[in-house]
Amino acid sequence: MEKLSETIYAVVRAIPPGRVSTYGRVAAMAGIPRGARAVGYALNRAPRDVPCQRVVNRLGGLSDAFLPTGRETHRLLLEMEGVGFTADGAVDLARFLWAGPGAERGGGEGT
DNA sequence: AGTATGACATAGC
DNA sequence: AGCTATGCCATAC
Repeated sequence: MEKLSETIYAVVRAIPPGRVSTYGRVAAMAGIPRGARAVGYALNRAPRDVPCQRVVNRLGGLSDAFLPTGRETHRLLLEMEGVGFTADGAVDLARFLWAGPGAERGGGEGT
């Protein structure tokens, strides 16, 4: 990784299907806990190799149109991967927010 | 080298 | 509860 952006891309690529992550969390994993903005900037320049659709803001929704098709495709893409949406039109961070590698186990309630 | 901007986040009003 | 203002890190000019 010559640039931190490369690290950011790596983190985003590490997001498993059916899960989403937030800029702040990706930034933290990339090494910049307060660089959520830097993440957004990097993702803006991110290659298609990076599933930026799995990256959302703290509200669970992307800006408006990181895709040529618009937010419409964004929603379908995540739903297609198994991510559910709330009535707010945002991804259900309460259930699909990826907290990092190894955070998938344990999962639900119960032990 | 400094200023300006950005797909965010947090605090204050 | 909603809006405004500032902070943060990185890139662009």
